[in-house]
Amino acid sequence: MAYNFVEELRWRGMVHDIMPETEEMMQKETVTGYIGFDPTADSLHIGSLVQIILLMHLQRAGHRPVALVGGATGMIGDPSGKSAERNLLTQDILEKNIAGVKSVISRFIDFEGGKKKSRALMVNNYDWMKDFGLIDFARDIGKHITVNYMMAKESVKKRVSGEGDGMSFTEFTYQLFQGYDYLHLYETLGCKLQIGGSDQWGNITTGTELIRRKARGKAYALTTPLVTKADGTKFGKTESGNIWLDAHKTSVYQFYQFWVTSTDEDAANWIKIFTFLDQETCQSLIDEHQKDPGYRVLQKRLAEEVTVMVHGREAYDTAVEASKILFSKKVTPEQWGKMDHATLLEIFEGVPQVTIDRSLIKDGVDIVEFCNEITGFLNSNAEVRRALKENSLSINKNKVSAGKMVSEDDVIADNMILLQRGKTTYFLVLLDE
RNA sequence: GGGGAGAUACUCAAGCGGUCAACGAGGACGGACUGUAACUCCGUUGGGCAACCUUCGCAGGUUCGAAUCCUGCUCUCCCCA
Repeated sequence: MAYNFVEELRWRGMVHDIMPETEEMMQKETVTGYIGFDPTADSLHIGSLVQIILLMHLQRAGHRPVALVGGATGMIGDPSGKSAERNLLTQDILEKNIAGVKSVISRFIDFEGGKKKSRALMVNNYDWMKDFGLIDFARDIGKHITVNYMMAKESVKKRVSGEGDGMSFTEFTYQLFQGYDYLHLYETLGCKLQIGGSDQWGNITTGTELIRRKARGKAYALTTPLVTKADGTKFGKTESGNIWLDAHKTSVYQFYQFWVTSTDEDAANWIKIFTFLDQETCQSLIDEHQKDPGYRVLQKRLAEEVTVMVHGREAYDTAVEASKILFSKKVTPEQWGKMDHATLLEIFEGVPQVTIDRSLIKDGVDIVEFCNEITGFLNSNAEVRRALKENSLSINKNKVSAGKMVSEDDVIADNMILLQRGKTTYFLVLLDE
């Protein structure tokens, strides 16, 4: 083995629950392990990045990773961690989502080349579920698991006993479907390990139980803790929504910003989870950061590692460049004019922006109208006035006050006006002839 | 099937005929502080410059005047069978 997979995850704080003997088994042999991805959206967000990284670790440790896309299970809806019945996705949406999820995963894991033994596989459980009839399923699978066993699962117990709307038969059955996936992969690929988030433990153990009873085999399980934030809020969400792994949904600039603005505490945890830096490197970064927290080595390195991994070095450089221009006190907007205009545009690609007609500001226009009606930067006149009262509005990094008229004088670098609310909310206005 | 309770802004939650755009808390945003942190402190949080307009489950009604009273509807919860 290239390295001890379990040990590696352990120091990174990525092991929540693990079945006995898993580590020993993985030290002895090349293991095929799988992780399931729910096609609940047409792309994956950084929550799923943890699972992708696990597959990468698996491969690096010399094992064989299998990425399972839940084409079939996605039609049912996993009740784990949900307090209410889920809505079913339509066939078209599901298909679109599956394609999206697949393409994201394949950006990170090489399914083609690689050494034979650890070559990754991508499967879709719809392929083996679609022709599985109800009668056969009931006889071959249902017979091996008791309802009592299924009822004991946390995800079921919560919904059956407590308040809420109860649970449909459909969702109740979910664990059997996922359990069967595991059995199927065990039988066809010799898959002996399933990894997932901590909320998946129940579903995974239904699988190992099924394998034990039906195939008289032994299969293993490992779950990772939920990635948390120090302030207790949900990881991966910002005011503007999820952070996606797709540049069309979350620009590289915003992606980079997400990581670079993480708190000290979060960054120290996340650098272990989201990068492949070794233990000494992580520790020395943490130490270095503590010596001079103001420099934020930790956040910068974390943002670099993750952004480069997800979007590539070039896109990362651009995002850093944009951040430098926007946040560095050394670079004033007046200097932008000296920069190459096309480069400037490229740098600001990920910054929220709008293009307006140049004639609109020819005669000068009140700041209130400019920020609301003309550019849509803020949502109402009242909000602009509020911002003015709070002294939080800036044009080209200079605070403005009520009564300000926006005109040609405010244009920098030929056709740009940089609006700003507070310290971190930027908005770029481009003028069109 | 019978009986009871309730639906208020992003969330929780007051209000029960005028002084209510609606107490309070959380969140969010902003300011000071800083490191594009954390903590703390302060401010803002329907729209309109304003008169004023829209908002308290939905639709009507009573009243000079309703989130507050009446009628119907929809939905939710609890108890008994």
